[in-house]
Amino acid sequence: MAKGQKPTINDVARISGVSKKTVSRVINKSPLLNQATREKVEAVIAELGYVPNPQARALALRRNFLIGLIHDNPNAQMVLGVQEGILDTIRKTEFALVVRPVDRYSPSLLDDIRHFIEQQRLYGVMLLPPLSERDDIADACRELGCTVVRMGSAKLDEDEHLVASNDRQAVSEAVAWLAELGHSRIGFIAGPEGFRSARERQEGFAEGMARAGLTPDPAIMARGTYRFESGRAAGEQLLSAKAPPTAVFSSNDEMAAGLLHAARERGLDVPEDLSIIGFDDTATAAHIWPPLTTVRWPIRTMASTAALKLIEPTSAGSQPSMFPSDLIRRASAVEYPG
Amino acid sequence: MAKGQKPTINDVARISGVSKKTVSRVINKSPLLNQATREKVEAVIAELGYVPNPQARALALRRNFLIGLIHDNPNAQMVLGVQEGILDTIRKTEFALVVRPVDRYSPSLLDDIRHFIEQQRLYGVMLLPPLSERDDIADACRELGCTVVRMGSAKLDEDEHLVASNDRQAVSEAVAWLAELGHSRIGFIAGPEGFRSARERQEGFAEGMARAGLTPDPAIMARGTYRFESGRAAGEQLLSAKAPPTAVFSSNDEMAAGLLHAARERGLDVPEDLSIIGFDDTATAAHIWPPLTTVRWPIRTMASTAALKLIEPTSAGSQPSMFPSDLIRRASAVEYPG
DNA sequence: TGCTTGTTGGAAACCGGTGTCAATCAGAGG
DNA sequence: CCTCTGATTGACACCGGTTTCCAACAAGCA
Repeated sequence: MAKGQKPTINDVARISGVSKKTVSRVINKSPLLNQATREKVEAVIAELGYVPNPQARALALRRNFLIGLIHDNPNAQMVLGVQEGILDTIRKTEFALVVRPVDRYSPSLLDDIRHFIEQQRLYGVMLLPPLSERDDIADACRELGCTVVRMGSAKLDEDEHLVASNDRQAVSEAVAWLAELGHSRIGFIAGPEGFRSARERQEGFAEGMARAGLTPDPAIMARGTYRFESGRAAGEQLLSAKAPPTAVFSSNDEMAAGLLHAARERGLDVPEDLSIIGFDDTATAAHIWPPLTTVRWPIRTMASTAALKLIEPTSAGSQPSMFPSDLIRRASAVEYPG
Repeated sequence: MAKGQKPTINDVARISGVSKKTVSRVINKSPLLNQATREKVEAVIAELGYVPNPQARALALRRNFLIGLIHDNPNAQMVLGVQEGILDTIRKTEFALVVRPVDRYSPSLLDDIRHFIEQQRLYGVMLLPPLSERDDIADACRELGCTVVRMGSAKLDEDEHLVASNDRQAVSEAVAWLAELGHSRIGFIAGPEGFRSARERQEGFAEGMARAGLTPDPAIMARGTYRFESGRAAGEQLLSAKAPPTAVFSSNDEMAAGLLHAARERGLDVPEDLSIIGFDDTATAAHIWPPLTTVRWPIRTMASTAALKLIEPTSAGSQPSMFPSDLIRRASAVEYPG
């Protein structure tokens, strides 16, 4: 091989005195191969520092080893957690992770996604909420020959193509806990309409209230967008009700932080005057004052499992698809003093 | 072409009645091509929905179109901002972004990075702090034939291979502003030793104090790790000094949040009793109470520029390499009442 | 010993593009 | 009408792998 060039399979073959095919067999760990030959070739590979060209491999195999992560930044922590989880699985393999943030409001969203998959000839894609909730997107990916795994908060797809947290149950338990603490006027801030996670959490709230024998009061329930400002606005609405809540469950941490601001602006003390529970356990949750009691779902583990389902479809069935969440008890929710 | 198969350059050539080479010329916008032929071929391409196979292209061209983002999660917001910035630049091109979170404490870090680059045959990589501060990593990437652009907080490399924020100046101005507000006992929480950004911010602090005619007091200066807990610990130290500070500059937001907790735990009111300024303008900064005055640096723009330097080396020289930061004035820093 | 069977290794084609270089063609000039 | 020139276009090898098909060889069996 020429100087400065990377060694190719031909170099390895020539130097070790065997054919390309034999080297290829070594690389692909073909079982029908003389042990001595294998070792000889492996020695040359090590010596040369040979690494198979993935593009050539992809071309010949008519498949490649790129998996795509398509998302519309629901939350930086979550996206990064997902990336780390995927890497946990693919780090030692030949797969690589290609990311593609998109804009879910773009009119060309579907075409953008199609173009991305076709252009890179992706092997598989992982969809994050809220994109993962759209069947049209998943279908478009599949039509292009892509394996799809969706991450969500409910059973959106077959188990082989899904990892989901059980939001409904988690919220239900969180609300039940508030009831145990003695709260009976429990408010709720819902997520945006059209989000599956928002619906699940809302149903979980209803379930938890029912379980505790409480009746939800529409006057202390509001809907937000999952953003900080909407949480603050919802908070103002709830706290100005005739009979304001003594505890509020917010459908995510960011809105919970907004609610906290609204409470502060009214001179309320949290948790003394108002208990708050959030959802997601973002970094913010632990860093605001008081530290936020919140629901944590196992992002990284879920993403890691999702990646496994993508690259090893055979074992996909035996992997879990529903994951439990934990209530992280911090200082923002306390016993009702009244 | 067979059913269910993606059309190839051969299909396009056959159907439009020209040679592969001509189709290739159309794809590559070769100028020496008859207009009529071009249009004819383009029509067939559109009709077939033909998309060139990037792996085949990469093989033939002996270069590919993958750029790698190597980082050790300094902060989720920042990493995601960088990803979005890079995509701003490459979205309409044939480049793709491959991410690789790594562990900077791993003894095999350098080999892991080398292996990643070789295995994927990356065209270029972008390094994020604190990894970007290590020359050995940048050198290793370059030895592998990779273009490198580093993101940092000081001039770490040639302009063509660098995007940096001017942390020193930004901190200096923030401190000067605290002085203008009437503070004279200004504390400082430094970042971890060995981080270039930590050093720059520390020097900026010294510079700002000097500019305001103030003398830094070692009793109200501490070092943290950029993590929340370390900020809290540093805060406890500073606030228990004989003559505690009336204002503190924290080298990042996360530590500023920790400091805020420490102040709260001592019954201090922020900003009434203690003004705080942070650095980074993470989401947390705006969501804690009181909203944090902080330094914002243009992550996304910088990342977008960095990507441009990677994919268009010719224009790299004419792109800026130093970027100014802004002081975002929120409620956590107020006039000294004394 | 001769024949069958199973391993192992090689030649050549192929995956889907691009580069080189020569062939072709139209219009200009003589 | 013929040659020359520049603009187009195509034939063919090649990028670095994998696969197909087949030959060579060793072991197992009668």
